[in-house]
Amino acid sequence: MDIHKQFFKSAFSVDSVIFGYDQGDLKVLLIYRGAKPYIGTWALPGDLVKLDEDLDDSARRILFDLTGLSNVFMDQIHTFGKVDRHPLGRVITVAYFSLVKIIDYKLNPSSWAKEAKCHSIINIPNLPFDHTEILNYAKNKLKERVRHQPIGFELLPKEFTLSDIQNLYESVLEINLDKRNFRKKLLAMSLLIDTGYFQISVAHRPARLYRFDKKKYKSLIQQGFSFEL
Amino acid sequence: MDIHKQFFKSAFSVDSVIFGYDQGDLKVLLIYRGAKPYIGTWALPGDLVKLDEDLDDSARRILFDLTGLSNVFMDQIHTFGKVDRHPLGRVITVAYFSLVKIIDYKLNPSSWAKEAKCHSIINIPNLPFDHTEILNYAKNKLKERVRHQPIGFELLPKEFTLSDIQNLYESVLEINLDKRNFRKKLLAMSLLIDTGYFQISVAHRPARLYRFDKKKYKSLIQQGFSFEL
DNA sequence: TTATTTATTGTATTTATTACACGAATCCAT
DNA sequence: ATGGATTCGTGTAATAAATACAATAAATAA
Repeated sequence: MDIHKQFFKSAFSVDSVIFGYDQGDLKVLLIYRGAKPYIGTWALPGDLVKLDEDLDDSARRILFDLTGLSNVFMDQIHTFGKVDRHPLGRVITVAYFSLVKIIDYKLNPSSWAKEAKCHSIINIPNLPFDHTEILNYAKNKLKERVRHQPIGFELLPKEFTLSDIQNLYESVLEINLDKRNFRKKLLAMSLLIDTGYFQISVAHRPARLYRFDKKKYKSLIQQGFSFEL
Repeated sequence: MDIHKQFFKSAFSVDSVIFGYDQGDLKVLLIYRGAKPYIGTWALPGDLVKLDEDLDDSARRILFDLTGLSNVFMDQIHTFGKVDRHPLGRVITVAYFSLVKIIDYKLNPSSWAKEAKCHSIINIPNLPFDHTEILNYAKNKLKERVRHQPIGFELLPKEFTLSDIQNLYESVLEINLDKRNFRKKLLAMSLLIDTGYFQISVAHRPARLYRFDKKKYKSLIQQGFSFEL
């Protein structure tokens, strides 16, 4: 039998779990669906992959259309392929997650997204398709990754305080960390650059501002260093 | 435009990286392709996913057809989706890896696999499609996983010696480990059951045989334990 | 009987993790 | 100007984990 008739009848999509962080809260970007199926519900942003489009490009396109951002941390998480996961036909979806500096972007709804909004991770509505499963998967992946790779910094502005990064870790991991020990361990890696500047206009002693040293991280990695927090 | 005409023209496949371990060597199962394209080359076993078949079921089917094994450790690794990766059309492939006890199976070639054979990981021929990339990805994944999950035991027979498991770790991680420290750490987790038996007919002091305690591992996990070697 | 091979075991040293509290710097309200 | 509220920044002692390291034991082969 012609394999084209037999097999080439399916589609694939990309769904993106776009994490942000603001005011001590981990957030996820959801869109309000303006297209069938599940029109009129909050869902993960995603789209069908075009036939002449690389998978990763598709993920970048979705993020860019929605946020105007490129050059953002993005990684594939998992592929979901139950037969009945999509009502319109056989569609497997490849889930990606992205980490964006929330401060950086203005949301830009598109054809399939009537509205786009950041939702606090602790208060997510019911999601269509298998998006709840995908989101949970992404949350767990984030928890694992954040401990072994310096991706937490992707969620913070370029300059941040030690308390910022600690709070972020506490939100993501859902645990409390000891301030002095956290700082000791983090600073011991020598991956932070002291900018010499401080917070301004805060109603308390202002904190020192740091930057993450990406170059140094890359060079350390090549020497066999492994990030661990 | 009708989305079916526009998008539902692609196929997906599963490719399996089936690892085994024998005589101190990490092995990968390759098949000699009996079907187009790339007929007559060694490749990773894989097949197109049927339209009414869940993705994971497809991976299990491929493994079962080839080895007669089910209930084997298997996990999804990554999805590869470059536009031109398959010469016959748009096919993205979801890569899985499996760990099998090499001693357990008799290979059973099938329609698309004229011949199936274990190849030592250090001596792999050139592979078609993007299979070399997939295999490298799988090797790295295995290295990571083996340190954080007790999956190494899946590659050994039910009863094994401490040297067996140490040699396995050394092969997979491509490093040398200190015998006393490795044992101390491993035994400290209390995840091994001493069978009371010993190797027989070996031309040296026979080693004690152990079994991995799966039940205990599961219960420890629920108490927040995390495996680390 | 001896040679060969691999198994088994412990200790001292170094390194990493944990637990824990108070003075300093800023803004705000009075 | 003073006092209150808030967050920042710091060090040490105790405990736990990782490392480095070598001699004796049990089996077979010659």
